[in-house]
Amino acid sequence: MEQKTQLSGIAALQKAEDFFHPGFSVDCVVLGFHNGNLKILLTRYKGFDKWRLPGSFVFKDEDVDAAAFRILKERTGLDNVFLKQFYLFGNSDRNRKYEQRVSDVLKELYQIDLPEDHWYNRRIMTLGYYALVEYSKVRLPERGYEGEFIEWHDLDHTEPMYADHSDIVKKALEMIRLNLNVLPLGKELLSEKFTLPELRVIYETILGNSLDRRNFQRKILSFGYIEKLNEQRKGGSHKAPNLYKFDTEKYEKAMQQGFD
Amino acid sequence: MEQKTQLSGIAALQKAEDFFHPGFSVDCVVLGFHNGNLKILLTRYKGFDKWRLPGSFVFKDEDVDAAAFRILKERTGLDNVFLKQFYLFGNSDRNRKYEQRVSDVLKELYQIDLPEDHWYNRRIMTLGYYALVEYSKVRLPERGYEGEFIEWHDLDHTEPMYADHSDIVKKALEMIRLNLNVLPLGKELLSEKFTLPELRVIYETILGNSLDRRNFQRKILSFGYIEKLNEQRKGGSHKAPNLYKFDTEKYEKAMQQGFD
DNA sequence: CCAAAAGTGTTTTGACTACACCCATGG
DNA sequence: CCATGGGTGTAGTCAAAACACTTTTGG
Repeated sequence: MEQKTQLSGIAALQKAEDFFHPGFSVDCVVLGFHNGNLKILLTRYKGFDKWRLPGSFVFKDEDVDAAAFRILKERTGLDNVFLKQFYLFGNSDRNRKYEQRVSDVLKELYQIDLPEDHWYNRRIMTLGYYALVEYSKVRLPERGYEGEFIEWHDLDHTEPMYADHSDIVKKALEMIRLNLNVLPLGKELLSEKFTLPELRVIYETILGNSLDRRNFQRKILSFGYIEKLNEQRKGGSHKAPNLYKFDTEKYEKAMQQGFD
Repeated sequence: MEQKTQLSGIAALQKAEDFFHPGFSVDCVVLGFHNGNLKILLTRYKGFDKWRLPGSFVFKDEDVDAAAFRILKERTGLDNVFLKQFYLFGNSDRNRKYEQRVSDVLKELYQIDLPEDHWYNRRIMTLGYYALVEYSKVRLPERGYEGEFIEWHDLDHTEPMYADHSDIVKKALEMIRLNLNVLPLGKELLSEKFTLPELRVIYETILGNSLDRRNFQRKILSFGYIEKLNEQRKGGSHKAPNLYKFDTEKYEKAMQQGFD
């Protein structure tokens, strides 16, 4: 573990053969919710033009899941993030179509010379994870992380990303949509206390259509794992909405029993 | 492509560095249906005790999906099989806990010496695919394939398999269950003409419980992509059941429009 | 007082469930 | 003629969809 921490970033990139599982990486689609919008966490590496998903190679003795947790920890400071692998992107042309090769950038910026046939220059498979995080708890590294600039972006802001990362985001949202009724969106994306309209906006954003306010409330409450509090959120020029909190225990019971 | 075909099997295993994407393999959970039972296609390699999933390393210039199709083609003779990736098994102890190492068997049987730090001896990640095939169309290689013995096994026959392959099967069934209403079971597992009771048994086997005959028929027909024929299947000592066929066009339309 | 957005209840519709009776076939 | 298993119909229940009115708050 010591070793890993010390050798993250550029230092580790030079020692690929010694430390990384070759030809493989992990990329994370990290979603947060702020001001009524879904946000995605993107990074830009020094020397690269485009934004990309936060990702990493995987250490030889590291579980793939652990790599994903490490990526999140390094960029957001958060532990125990909600993470799910959703797809392996493994086409043989995955790297051939990249505009900028890792080895070229390493050479230009750090005078690191890698042989042409190094696995950095061949197809690298990447396993996509999606993560749901509480926006307000995220502490982005002020000056970026190891030569990365890190920012939240609007999810619907469609600036083209590095390589096939836009496709990865698209696939992530598809997979999230498929599993919507099994995901604890309320728990992961919102702070402890939240209103049902806030929760509804999340579902609406992900589904891409609006939901009937009354039917949504009835349905989500019928699941039984969202608990009404005796508090309201003041502030809008309208009736103060009730606050609710997510009951993790009841959620887990519900999941274990019947989902269909 | 020439090269690949010539270098499958043992010949290719010796030249791992030249031909394979390192540290990565594909394993297939191949399901068929015969005599009212779900069957799974298993292989046993020369020199290994236990049955395992048909799998392969992936050639450096080969799409991961293509590798899965190749595995199926080599073992069953079938093209265009229904295949879906479902999970990447990538824990760092994946190979450490294996009873028999690839390199040991290579040495024993073929006097092939591999260095201790070769990636064969390190963690190898494997991407699981599930495949649905028509049992009657499968032609198993008579003497096995490249030193493998290949057989159909009963799915519920729980003989322990090589390494974590039993876990892979378990996960495959979970994922199939989750996507039951989106999978064309009738099309892939049964021959062109089939009866609804046959189809129902498949669903029952996968779900692990029995379904009401009448409700099942009403529901499956309400989807609109299973067409009734003017034929019966004679043979049982009971009323001859109607034959049906799968309408691929209508199925695809239904999938594109609304699944929820 | 007004606009904006939240809270709540009712009716209708359609799907899933449970159940019963009749029909064809082989032995 | 009988056991076996297939075909079809119906009433009851429950969840989802559509919809209207009242309440609170800030400006």
